[in-house]
Amino acid sequence: MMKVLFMGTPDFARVILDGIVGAAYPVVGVVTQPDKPKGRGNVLTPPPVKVYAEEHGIAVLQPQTLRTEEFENELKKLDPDVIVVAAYGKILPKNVLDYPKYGCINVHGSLLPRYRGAAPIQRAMIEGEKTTGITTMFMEEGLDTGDMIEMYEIAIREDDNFETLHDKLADLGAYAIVSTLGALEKGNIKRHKQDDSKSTYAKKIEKEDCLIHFDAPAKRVNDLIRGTSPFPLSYAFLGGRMIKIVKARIDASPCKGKPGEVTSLEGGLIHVACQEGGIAIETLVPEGKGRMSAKDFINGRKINVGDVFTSEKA
RNA sequence: CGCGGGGUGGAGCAGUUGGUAGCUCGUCGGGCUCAUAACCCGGAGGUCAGGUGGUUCAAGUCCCCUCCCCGCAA
Repeated sequence: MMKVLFMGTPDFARVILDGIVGAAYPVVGVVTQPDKPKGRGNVLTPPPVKVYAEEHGIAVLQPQTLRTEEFENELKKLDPDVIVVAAYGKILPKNVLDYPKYGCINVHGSLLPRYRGAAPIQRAMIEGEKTTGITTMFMEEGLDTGDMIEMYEIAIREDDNFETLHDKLADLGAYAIVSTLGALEKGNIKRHKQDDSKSTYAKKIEKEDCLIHFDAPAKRVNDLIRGTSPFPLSYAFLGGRMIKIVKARIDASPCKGKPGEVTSLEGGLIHVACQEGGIAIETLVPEGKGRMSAKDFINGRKINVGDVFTSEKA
């Protein structure tokens, strides 16, 4: 079977790697981002792919950059027949792209050419798409622009959030890469050019992307909330304090109010008016506190009907 | 030693210038109602994270130490 070199970093990549290992392909090594300080106290934390690789006795490389002679030498030593890339986080230089006999295959979490880039899963959900999917493709120097091999579509359900969709896509991605590798080995590949005119770019989710503006339709507000949950979480301000919203739903029969105004606390939910319609907050994280249900938050007497969520701290 | 918040009955919180604890919810029992995550009455439940530390006539409330939890930033 083809010798595989895997490049990836987060959980999404870990699941893909697990699929490849599960299909019994010899994984000659894993390239992942260097350990980074994380969390309280800035503890140095290894990326999920590294943890997985170590558990499975796979060699791990964590180069700061791939553009070195040193890495090229490593590449020759490992001598992969194919390189599989999933959410690695670095651009591959031409000499790496050209090395493997079967090429470099990328597993991307969207239906290309839409949502090229860093955060396809979140962006698709935030933009209110009804479907998304997985695309496998040959890599070239452009960002997610290479010829597509296989594509799998999946529905974005109303009760999905980033986490559930991410997990489904990761599983689907694992399935897709195994299928693609199998076809590649048999020479059963069809290349499909991307229609660049239809491409969109899913840029990384920044903090300011997570700020909730209640002067938007309820669906849009809710799509942002679920598309960023449970990470990094969308937020707004109430009484000068940041409130992150973990889970909400579109209010069936919202009372009218100004955007951001709390219209009711019925049912242990915080009902907030949007530009059109409203949402009912079910779970949230107050500044300096942990996650709690809206009911608990209300019981702590921290909110009243008429209070207003704003987009600015003051 | 990145910044900050916090550990009080099952949950979320309050607790004033220190004088042995209160609110909302839940829970148990009873009542009311056509009915209700509604209302009324009553009850149970807390060594106030730990150090059997220090200050004090007196500490949840001030000082010191330890443990744990959480948010932010990266």
